[in-house]
Amino acid sequence: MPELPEVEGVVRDLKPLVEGKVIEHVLLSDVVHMSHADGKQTIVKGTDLDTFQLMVRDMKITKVERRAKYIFIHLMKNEESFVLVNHLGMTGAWFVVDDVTEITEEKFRKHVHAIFKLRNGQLFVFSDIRRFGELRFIKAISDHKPLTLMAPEPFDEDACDFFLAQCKKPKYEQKAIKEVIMDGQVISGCGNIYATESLFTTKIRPTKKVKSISKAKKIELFNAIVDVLKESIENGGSTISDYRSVNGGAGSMQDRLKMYSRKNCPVCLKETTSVVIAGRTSTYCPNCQK
DNA sequence: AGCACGCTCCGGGCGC
DNA sequence: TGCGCCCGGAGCGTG
Repeated sequence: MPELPEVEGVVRDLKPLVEGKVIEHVLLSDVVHMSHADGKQTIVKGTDLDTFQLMVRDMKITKVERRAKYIFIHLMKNEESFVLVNHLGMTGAWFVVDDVTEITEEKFRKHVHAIFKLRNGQLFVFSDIRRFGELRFIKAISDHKPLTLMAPEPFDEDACDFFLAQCKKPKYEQKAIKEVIMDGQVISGCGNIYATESLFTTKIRPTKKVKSISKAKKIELFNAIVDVLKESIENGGSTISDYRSVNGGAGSMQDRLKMYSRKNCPVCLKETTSVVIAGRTSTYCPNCQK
C-alpha cells in the first residue's frame, strides 16, 4: 500500500532514469483495451485510449515530481507542457528495463498494463496487479478538480494550520480522528499505516472524535505524522505485500512499525484491538491509546 | 449547493 | 485442491 513515503521513494528512483527522456509511443495491455471497450476506465482515466496514445507520443519527460500520493510526470512537446498524472493505487509499480522479461517477479510481469517505449530504447513500464492505479493525461493540474482540493504537502509551513482549520469544519469535527487524518483534503499522503503509527505514538485512540481532542494534542499528532513520514522516507518506505520501488526495490520501514499489523502492543505487551473506521482496519492498543 | 453514502475498480491470499 | 470471501485509495453517481 504505497503512501507518501513509498511514492517519494519511487519518484527519487525514477528521476535519474526517465527525466530528459523522450517517449516514442505507449503500448497498453489487452486487459486495458478490453475494459475500455466495455466502457470502464481501467488505469487510463479521463480520455479514450486512442487520445491517450496519441497525446503521449514524442513527449519529453521534463520532470518527475511527487504530490501527496500522486506522481506527476511533466511532459513537453513543441514548447507546450502537459502532465501525466499517476497514482499507484494498491499495487502499482514502475520498472525501467530493456525488456519486460527483466521484471523478475511474475505477479508484476504478468500484470504489465502500460509500456512507454523511450527513444533511448528503454521501456518505462507500469505494472498493476489489481488495476486500482491511474494514468491520466491532462494539460494542467487545475484541469482535474480533485487535484486542486488536496491538502498542502505535510512538510509545507502552512500544513499544520491547514489541518487545524479543516478540523474545525462541522463535517470533520464529528468524525473519528483516524478517518480525518487519512483524508487527503485534510492531510496529504497519510494512509492507514502512518495514521496507525502516529496515533499510537501520541497515545490517541483512532476512534476518538476530532472535536474532543485539544488543539495542543492535534499539533502533537500532526508533528508525529510528519516525523513518521520522514522516518519512513529515510528508510525507503514500508515494503508490505505488493509495494515495490522502481525495478522491484524494497524498503525497510516495515521493520520499524510499532502498531500496524501488530498483535501485541510493543509498550505494554497487551493484545491490540482492531476496529473498522470508514471501511479500513484500524489497529490500536486499548491500554495505551485513550 | 453541499454533503453522506454506497458503489466500483480487482486479484492475491487466506480460511475452511 | 478449490471455492468463496475479504481487503482497500479515490472518484463518482445518487439521494
